Amino acid sequence: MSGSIYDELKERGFIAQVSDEAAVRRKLDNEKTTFYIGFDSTAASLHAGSLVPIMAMVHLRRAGHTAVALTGGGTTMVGDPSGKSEMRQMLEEERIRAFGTAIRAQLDRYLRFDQPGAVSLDNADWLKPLNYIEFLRDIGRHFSVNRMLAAEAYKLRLEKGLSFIEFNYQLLQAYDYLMLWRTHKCTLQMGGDDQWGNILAGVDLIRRVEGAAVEAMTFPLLTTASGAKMGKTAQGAVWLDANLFSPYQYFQYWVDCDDRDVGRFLRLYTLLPLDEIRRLEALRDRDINEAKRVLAYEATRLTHGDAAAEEARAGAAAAFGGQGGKDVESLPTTAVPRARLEAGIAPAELFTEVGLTPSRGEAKRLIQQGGLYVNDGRVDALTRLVTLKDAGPDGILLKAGKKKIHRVVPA
RNA sequence: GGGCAGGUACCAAAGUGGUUAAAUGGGACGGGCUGUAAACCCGUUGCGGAAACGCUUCGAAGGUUCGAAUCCUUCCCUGCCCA
Repeated sequence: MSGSIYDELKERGFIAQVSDEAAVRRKLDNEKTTFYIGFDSTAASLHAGSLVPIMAMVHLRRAGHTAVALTGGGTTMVGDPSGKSEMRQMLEEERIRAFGTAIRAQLDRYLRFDQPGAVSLDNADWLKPLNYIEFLRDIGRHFSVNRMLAAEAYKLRLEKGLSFIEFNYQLLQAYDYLMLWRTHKCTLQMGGDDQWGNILAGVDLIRRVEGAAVEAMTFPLLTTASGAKMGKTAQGAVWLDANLFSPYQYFQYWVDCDDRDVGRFLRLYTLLPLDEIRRLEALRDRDINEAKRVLAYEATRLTHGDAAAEEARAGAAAAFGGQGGKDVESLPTTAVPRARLEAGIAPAELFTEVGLTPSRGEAKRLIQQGGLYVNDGRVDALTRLVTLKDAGPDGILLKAGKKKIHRVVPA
């Protein structure tokens, strides 16, 4: 490697826009820099869409820079309208605080705030005590409404409606940057490309108020090759919290990615050396599944740890690799009372109970379409009861479609 | 505050008293083909029921009617124009 962290980030696909490429390159390659990324406190967990900023922090931290992870206890009270088609629902302060705590705990797994080089802050600490009049006079006067209205990020909202509270968001985010510059000598803010306007507002503000030059960098907003937003599935978000989205599901999310995305994802979501990635992404046809498994394993390891990644990999092998032997232990499992199995359980009931189907109606529909399986045998009738006889040494394997699998053991 | 236009299922969007669980498109899901891929083809897409059928749904609450997503009243919300 060239040894340039900037080039590495660039080659891995982390960089969408930079305020001043030469300045940022110099800063990151030659100086110890403190940089920050903000995370909204809008949910109890981050999802895969936040992985790019997280990974960027991990890379820069490893290169010796100091990462400030800022949770938005204050800004989330206001809500960012950038690029959004409508106003987000207002959250209660208490929930925002709880979300922030959960998110900080999640970030801690990647950043280890107890070690040097990573700091966790919440902007509620300085935004909430603000005095309105003072804020308007000190900060508000530096913002041109004309220019804000011209911004691309608000275009949509100028047609569908933009409330005053949201219009203030940019000022608050700019103020965050100013505060971090003052208190932590933070000179680089990063964020999703939809944050470009907000970040530049901060750069501008610091120049006007402090006469200092600070920088901005954004990450590309990723969509999968088929156009879906990164980290979203039809069922919902790909949460980083194991209770909301299990390591097994998480592993499968990565394995299921489009062929065209494998190289890009390996670069962004794993710490594997670029040489290794080039080898993996060169694989073709069925061999590319090998690259997908590596991607899934590495990504799962970063988010859920080595043990969970091993288990998820073993579970996947059991589900898709023919007879998996002991590995079926790793599959999602539900215990069902022996007596109920002796009596026999209607498949629609059982599949719904273990969560493979959302309702009995849906389960019946799938049966009629040949989409439910018991021990790899297709359920051909609604009346085909699942009984104790179906249980082998590993219990009973239920499948909905080819990919969703669940194990039932008698208890 | 005044005028106008709207709020329908995951999304978009028809429907303006019964034949509407609600057209159509997208998405999603299942099957086929494959490589746990893409593309393509077929099918499904409120809940319960083996079925007959029943139940819940069209911003909210009331009302008219044998019968309401459709008519009336009040309320909530959104956009545009005027102030």
